[in-house]
Amino acid sequence: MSGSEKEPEKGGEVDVSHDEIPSRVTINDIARLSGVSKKTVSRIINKSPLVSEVTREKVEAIILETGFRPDPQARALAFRRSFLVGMAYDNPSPQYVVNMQRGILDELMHTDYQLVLQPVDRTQPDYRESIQRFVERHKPAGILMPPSVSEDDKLAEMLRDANCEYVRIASVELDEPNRVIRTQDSEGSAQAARHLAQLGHKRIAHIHGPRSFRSSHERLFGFRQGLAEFGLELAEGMTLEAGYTFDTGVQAADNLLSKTNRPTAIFAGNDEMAIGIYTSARKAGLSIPEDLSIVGFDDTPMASRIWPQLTTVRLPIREMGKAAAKRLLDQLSGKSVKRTQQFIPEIVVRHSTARASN
Amino acid sequence: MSGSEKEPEKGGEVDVSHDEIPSRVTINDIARLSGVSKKTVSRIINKSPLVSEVTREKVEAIILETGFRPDPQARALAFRRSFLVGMAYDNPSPQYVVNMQRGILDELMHTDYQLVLQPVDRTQPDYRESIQRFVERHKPAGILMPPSVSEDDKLAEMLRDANCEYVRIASVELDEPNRVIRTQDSEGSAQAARHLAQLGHKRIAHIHGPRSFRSSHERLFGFRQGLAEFGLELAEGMTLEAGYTFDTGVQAADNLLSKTNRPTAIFAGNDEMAIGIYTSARKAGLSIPEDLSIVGFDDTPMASRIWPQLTTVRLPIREMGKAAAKRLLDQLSGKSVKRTQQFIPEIVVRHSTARASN
DNA sequence: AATGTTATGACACCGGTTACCAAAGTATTT
DNA sequence: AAATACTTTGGTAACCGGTGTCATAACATT
Repeated sequence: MSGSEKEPEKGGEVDVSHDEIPSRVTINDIARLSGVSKKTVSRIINKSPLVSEVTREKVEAIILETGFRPDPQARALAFRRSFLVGMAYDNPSPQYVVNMQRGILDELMHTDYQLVLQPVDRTQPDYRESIQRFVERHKPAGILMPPSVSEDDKLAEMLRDANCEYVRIASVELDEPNRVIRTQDSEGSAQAARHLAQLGHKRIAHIHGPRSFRSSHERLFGFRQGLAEFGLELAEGMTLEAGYTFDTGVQAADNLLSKTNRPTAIFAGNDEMAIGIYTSARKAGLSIPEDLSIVGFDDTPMASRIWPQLTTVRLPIREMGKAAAKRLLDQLSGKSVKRTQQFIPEIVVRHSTARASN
Repeated sequence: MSGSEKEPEKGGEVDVSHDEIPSRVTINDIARLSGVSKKTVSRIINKSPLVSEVTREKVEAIILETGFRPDPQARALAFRRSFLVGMAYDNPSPQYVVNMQRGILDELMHTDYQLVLQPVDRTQPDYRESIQRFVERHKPAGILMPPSVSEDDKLAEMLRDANCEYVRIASVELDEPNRVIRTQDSEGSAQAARHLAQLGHKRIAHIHGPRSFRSSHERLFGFRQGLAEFGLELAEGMTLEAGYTFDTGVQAADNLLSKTNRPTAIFAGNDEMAIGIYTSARKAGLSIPEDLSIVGFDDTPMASRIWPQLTTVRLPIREMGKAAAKRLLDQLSGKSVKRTQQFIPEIVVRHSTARASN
């Protein structure tokens, strides 16, 4: 098959070398073995249409045979863009972080991209610089940002300026819908509200996260809306801010439960704080769910391990990570998707909620 | 200050170009600006001793001034070795994974190395291939392996063959002490045993992890040793295997607690299973710690959030991650450390253990 | 003067890509 | 039919930003 194409001197070389597949195959080997220039091989690797069908098939056969895979480092150098995907995160929940990583890796697994971790500390004023350095030095293919990093518009702007692709995973509306994967946290919170309302609760409280997290507002907003559907509202003093942590959850609950007209149900902005309410209730001698109903948000593993099992709102974190990575890959390959992809949370009813006793 | 060093023709160039620092500085710019060859700059970057003091200082000043940082991709290509550090893991605990990542990043943060994630599934027979592919294609500077991946001797051998540096984090003894960061799980378990013995418990049980995990044996062994110091032992039927998970922990505990001569204290091989015992005890109407003392292993966040707070054995996971990364960096820079670095776990006494009632 | 040691540079190379050009095939014009 | 223009295909050289090898210059030592 290749005999007819041989040239006087080159032909000999091709034949001789056909059997010697080097241990580490390079584009030059492929070019030599298939009798074309490395540029042509390059075109085939990059799916350029400027190659004839015949040539393509011949070369692809040899690539398959030798198991050739282009060197990512060399491509990165020539492309001025690496095959790294950065994940910039500051979420303190290991559960969230790991699931997000898993989702992203589900998608990246069978590509040439590698996931590299870029944890940041948003409390530090110059935290964006660490990401900027990473972008400048490593020229990643893109950056994935879960909350609350995703809520930083300035960071997004910086990445745009640096000409770096990115996808934001957020629970709030952001501009650039094409670069956003979103959860409808307000809808999840509304479900929590409806659940409690249907159980007959009237004195309902909410412990939300820090005001600096936009998700805090979103969840509060949705909860209020859900209550409103039943003609209920959060009374004066029934809305407290805490820090999305166990300890601050305990404190806030202590506060609520010591009131003369204490709530019969509390919705916490996340599971960590909800678990904190358990501890506070125990101290106050209240039993769950008889005296106090509790609803969390996140559905962490702890929710189903604690007793009584926590009613909470589940976020499909892993799926979101996968979707975000997919979106990034689509953007990189030019497929532009216009709309924000939405994920709807769902309430998981367990045993921390019951009919209001009074 | 640089005027005296100018050369007839070159001087002009140097001066003209001294003010125009390109946005992206390369080794060529540094060479041009400082009037030496790029090779000399390269020597300085790589801390070669073959450079005169004068030249070094002159060039280093310019590097500082321009903020030059060599391109990792280009170096990787020339070195035939990238600046990626892989973490190959299969540990199901998010807590463990995230803390290990944090520790590793603590050390890597201020270097040029990036952490890339390589989750594997050890239940798949060809799981080593995914790591092999990664090593072949990306030529990482090294691989970090927490348990249980670290316990795979064949994988270590494969990496040695591939000439890839690595560090194993393990709870058991391994050959190649210089490539191992170790925890003395047996000592932690012994502490758990002593604690229970000192509280007067006699009928003590142990739920250990899967036999395929070497840590399971190590913890069982240490626990037995600790008991032996007090003339105690694990009676027939008081040692059960479970899967290191919550559900299997519940099952094993159900089994133990339904015995006519049920134990008054149980030591679980990890916190997950220990929390499972809580659920089982609740079902059996036993209160903790009055009727049943429980000790866990790992000190996950859940341990201090559950009620009553779990007495458990703490592993300095983050520190170990940091130490492992440091060890890897040392190896890469030729500093060879001979001995295995040991971390001693420590019991954290909380409220799930009390004096034996009978 | 011969020799050894230290400092430096020239040049090829790592494994790909882009820019540019050449040749061949095909269509269109004169 | 010849000339011109355009499209398809493939090659060459330069380049991405560093490193290795080897030669050579400068200096110190015998």
